[in-house]
Order: sequence, then structure tokens, then C-alpha cells
Amino acid sequence: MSLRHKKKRVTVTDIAKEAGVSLKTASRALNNSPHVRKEKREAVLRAAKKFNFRPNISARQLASNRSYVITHFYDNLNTDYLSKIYTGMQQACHKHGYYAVAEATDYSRKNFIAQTLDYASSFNIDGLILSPPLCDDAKLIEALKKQDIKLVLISPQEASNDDYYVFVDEEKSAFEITEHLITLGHEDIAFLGGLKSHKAASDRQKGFISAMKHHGLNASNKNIKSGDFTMQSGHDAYVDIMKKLPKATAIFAANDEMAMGVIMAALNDGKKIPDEIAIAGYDNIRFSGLFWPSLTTVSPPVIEMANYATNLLIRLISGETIKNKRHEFVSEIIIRKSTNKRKSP
Amino acid sequence: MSLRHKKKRVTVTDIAKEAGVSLKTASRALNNSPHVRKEKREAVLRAAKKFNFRPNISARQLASNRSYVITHFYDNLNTDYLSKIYTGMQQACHKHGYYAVAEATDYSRKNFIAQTLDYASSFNIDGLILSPPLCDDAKLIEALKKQDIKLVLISPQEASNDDYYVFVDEEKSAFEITEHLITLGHEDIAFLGGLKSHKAASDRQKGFISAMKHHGLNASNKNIKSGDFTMQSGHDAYVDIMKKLPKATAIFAANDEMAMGVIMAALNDGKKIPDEIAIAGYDNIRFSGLFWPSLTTVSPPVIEMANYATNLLIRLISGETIKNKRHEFVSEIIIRKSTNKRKSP
DNA sequence: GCTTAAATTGACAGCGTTGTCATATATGAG
DNA sequence: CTCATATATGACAACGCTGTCAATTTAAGC
Repeated sequence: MSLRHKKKRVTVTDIAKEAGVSLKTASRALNNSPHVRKEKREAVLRAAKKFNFRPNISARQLASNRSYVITHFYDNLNTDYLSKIYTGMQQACHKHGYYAVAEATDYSRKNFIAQTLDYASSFNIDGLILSPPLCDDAKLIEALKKQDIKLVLISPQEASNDDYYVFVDEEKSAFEITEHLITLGHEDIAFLGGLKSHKAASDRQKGFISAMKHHGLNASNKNIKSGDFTMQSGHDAYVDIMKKLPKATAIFAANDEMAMGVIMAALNDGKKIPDEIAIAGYDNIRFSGLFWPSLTTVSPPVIEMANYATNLLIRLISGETIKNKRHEFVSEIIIRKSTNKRKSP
Repeated sequence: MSLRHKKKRVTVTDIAKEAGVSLKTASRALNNSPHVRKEKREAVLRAAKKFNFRPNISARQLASNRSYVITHFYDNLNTDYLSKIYTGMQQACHKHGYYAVAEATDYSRKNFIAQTLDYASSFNIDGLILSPPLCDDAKLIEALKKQDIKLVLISPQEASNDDYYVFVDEEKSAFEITEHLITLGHEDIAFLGGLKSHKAASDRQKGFISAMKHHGLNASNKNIKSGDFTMQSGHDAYVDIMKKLPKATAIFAANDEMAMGVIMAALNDGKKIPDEIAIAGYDNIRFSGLFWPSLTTVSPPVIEMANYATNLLIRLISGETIKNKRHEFVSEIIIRKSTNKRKSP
């Protein structure tokens, strides 16, 4: 078995020598410790740059009894969403010499909390990112905090005062995309909502309603229907919508899958999209851009949110005190081929 | 800042004491070194079990100058596929105390190889999983091997004799799903292929042709069309297919996205699915089950493949000699609502 | 300028493993 | 039974970093 080629590693000692300080001072400078004089800190950083220094994570872990591992616990099968979160985590971790790990859990399991705690302590996890639905389990969160594990939540339904979290204003985005339809000349617009229990869905509905009202348009239960987020339910809802609001020239669905169901039903109904009926969705799942016609939708900045959450987590782990516990993100409206100007009748 | 609660760790020294051997012998026993007498090995393992011993990964990394990190390098935006690979890696890594990391690369970049090598050496990566298209870059592979980094490839287009890899027999699965359609009574079946350059696509086509021939059915260029894997191209191909083969009662597309495009065009054309036309796809992307109608398709066991590949990689890293460099997997045919018995005319 | 407190710095000892190498024990050949 | 060889074992020094704590320098107050 051939031995690994031993390229001499650059160590903190090398940096310290180059900068003319002690090992420990170099270490401090590299770790943003406040107790280092400016000139020395700069000399150290210059030396580190010159030698392209990368700290040895294992040594750090061993000496500090920390893992430098950040884990995303999830119970969610939406791979689009998971991948985006992982990408954002990776970016942030990469920069700070941490490892990003994603770990599936089974939320419904009886001893879920105990198992999670066991995992976290056995791997010596420093910090955890929780996404829905885990981020809304108060008991889990409490248990983790008790173990002194730092937490940042992504899009929790309810904001606790003690928690650090990132979120996105769903109502505002729903308002904007509705406004986009209105600007295109549409007046008879239907909204296809999601499950009532889902806070995001009701926020989106609120946004729709207030945009309609703001522009003096009607938003009653004649143009508001509910689905269950599946394509099938979008398909079924289309029939219903056209019965109650036959003049409808645009439909805004609370997620992309329902929007796609609507599109299929409309095509099946002989309508041309977007000329006879414009359709908008929400979420910007990967498939929305590949769909035909491609879907106008709202794109929450999931990667950025995860990136921010991870950076925040790393700062918390480093012992920084942070006043702003929450950070709001804004989604982007992505206009594709499923919406167009309303054709004059 | 509250100090991390220091639960006393169980170390190899504790195990060694309990088993009545030296630190080093215990270490050897725990690492499956062949140079340990049977009784001592057993005593050590018993002690380890008793104390629920978990080796400290960081210490191991530091002492052995290995990272215990396995990275999946990819350049691919298919999050379904990536997530599955990551899940399989995670499962295997978890079991052996390794970390699984996924790293996006930009294959088209000029100095791609140099950057990749730099990354691998700076993070001291022990092993790499490469998926398409990276697994077919002979130069990259050669460069990595030169650095003594162990590699396992997932679904390479061409098998080199030197490489370890996992793959799935596409031709066989295409044969089977075609046979499924034939069994349902279909005789006029069209195949919608993919890009010629894509080996998987041509394998799928071969499988289709041989199944047709095997059952005495016609497979000429009257019922073989090509697309480019997009939904749009599936949509367009439908029109073409129905022109050349108006009697067609079933269409088998070489991937799910094209199959979905076909479905939409068929619905638009006023056909009932699956009664008037049956449609099958390939890949089992997440959306295939959510689509309406849900799609009959071929599901390659990506998670299992990644799991196997990772286990193989870990064995290679540990210095094991392995005779079987390749391992074949078999896909599953998933029958959903887009295919049904041919209705008698 | 002197005293005291605060900020900065460095020496040194680990962290828990594995690699190295020397020593001890078992096995086999003659 | 002896010597040579293969196999097992253990003592000890790394690995590269951070924590601790004491020593030193700087700033602040009067």
C-alpha cells in the first residue's frame, strides 16, 4: 500500500514565525479573538495569506472539544428544498472551516427527541439547522437548548422570542405576484389556496386578497378556492373555478404543483396558455422552469436563507452575542411563459 | 458563555485497561488489524461494547493524517439525483464514522482540474465519488489517482479496467418496461429517444428494440423518434409520432420529463390517458409520482448504488484489496396510472 | 510620574488517536 | 532441541491546534 504523499503542511507555527509572534497569538489572530493588537493581527493575516494557510480542522476539533460540524436535521422529502438548504450551508461552512452535514430524521418516531439528542451528543454536533416541520417542535427545541447546542431555525411557523431564525415574507410576495397579474390587465383572478393549517398558505392568501382590494378588485369566495398542494387538487380545482368564475382570465395557485395541475386541466379544456388564461404559482420548484409552458412563480431565496442561517449559527457557536435574532428575506418574482397580457375580449 | 458540559469520554485507554491489554493492541483490535490474537481481540471488542465506545474521529484524523471525509464531486443540477446520492453516502458513512460531503464544481471552468486537486488536498479528502459527467473525464481521474486519492465512479459511460464503479443495466430495464407495455396488449408502440451522445439513451433504445423484436413486433424508424430530454421536446415529438404512426396506443419515452411533455400534448390533443394512449417514462424523478396522471417509469436504485459505492470506497481507503471492481444494479419498474391495458378498438 | 486596572502576549500541557520501532512470543524447519 | 522466521505486543512520540494561567505591556486615573 503506497503511503500518502506527505506534502509539508503549513501550520500555525509557520505563520507565527513569519509574523514574528508566538504560536498562541497567531492562533488568536486567526480566530478573530479581540485580544490582539491591530498590527500583529494584520501581520499574522498577511503571513497566513502568503502561505495560503488552512487550519487543520481535526486538530482544532481535538483541542477544542468541538466538532466543527453543523447538521441540518430534516423530515421532508422535498429534495429541491433540501438541496438548496444544503448548498447554502455548504457555502457558509466552507468559508469558516466547518463541515455541513444533512441528516434525515423520522419525526413520527416515538422516541424521536431522545434519539436526536443521542445523535447530536455522540457526534458532538456544535450547531443545528432546523427546517419545517422540525423547527416548530417546541419540545425538541427546548431539549436541544438544554444540551447547549446552538440552533437556528428556517421559516418557523411561529416565532419565539428566544429563537434565532430566518424567514421570508410570504404575504408580500403573494401581493406582488398578484399585482403582476393585475398590471397585465387581468381583473377576474382566482386564487387557489392550500391547507388551512399551513401558515404559509394563509399568508399567501392574505397577500392575494390585499392586492386585489388595493386595486379595487373583487376578492370574495367566488374567486377563492382551496386545494391540498397536489397537482391532482389543482386539476380538480380548475373545473370548480371555471364554474364559479367563468370570466376568469388568470389563476394564482399557492404552490407550483397545483399551478401545474391547473395548467393541465386548462389545456385539457381547450384553453390556450397564457393567452386565454394566465397561470402563476409559488415556490419555484426545479420543475417550474422545465414545465411547458414554463411557470411564472415566486422564488424564495432558500440558498441565501440557509447561508445566512449557517453564518449566524457559526457566530453563535463562536460565542458572539447577537442582538438581531431574526432576519427577513424577500422572494423574487420570476416571470416566465405562463402569464401574459390579458387579450382584449 | 456557558461551557460545554464535559461528559467524560470513553477512550481507547479505558477499553485497553478493561481488556487487560496495551493501548496499542486495543487500537489494533478496534481497527481490524490482522495482528491481534483472537482472545485479545474478543476481549477488546467486548469491553468496547460494554462501554459503548465511539472512537474520537478528530483524534483519529489528526494522528493518521487522514480526513475520514468522503466527498461527492458533481456538476449537475438535478437535485433529485444529487439528494439520492447524498442519502446513500450518508448511510454508509454514518456506519463507519466517516463524514459525507457534497461539493458542487464547475466542470466548464478552465482550470477545473487544478482547482479540484487543490480542494481535495487542502481538505485532505480520503476518497471521492464521481458521478456523470465528471466520472467520464479521463484527465481528472488520472490526476486524482496520481495524488493517491481513492475513487469510485457512479454510472460511467465507459468502463475502464482500472476503475472501481457501480452501474445499472439500462438496456435490460428498457427491455422490461417495453415488455410491460406489450403484455398490456399494446402493439403499436413508439419510442422517444434522447441525445445520441448519451450512452444511457442509446442503451434504452436498444432495450426497446430488442423487446419489440423478441415479441415479433415492428421497431423501425417509423416508431422511433429522438428528443433532447426536455419536456418541450416530448411535447413536440408527440405530434410527429402521431403523424408517422397514427395507430400508436403507447409511447415509451427515454426520460420522465419527455414523457410528461408527451402526456401534455396528448391531453391537449383530446386523448384520454391511459385508455387511449399509454405512456411510460424512465428515471422516476420525484415529480413522476406527483404528476397527473402519475407516471409508469423505471426507477434506478440510486440510493443503493451510492451506498454501495461509498462502502467500496471506505474499504479501498482502509487498504483492502478488492477483486470485483464493478457492481451491477437492477432498476425497478414502477407501474402507475399512465399505463393500462389496451382497449379493444 | 506613580499606581492600578485592563489589555495583550506567550509557555506549556494536553486533546485521543495512530505510526514507528524495538521487544517478546509463537511457529516451523532441520 | 536449536535457530531462523513470522507474528504479536507495547512504549512512546507525534499530529496541529486550543485552553489555561501566569507574565508582560499598555492605558487610565490622579
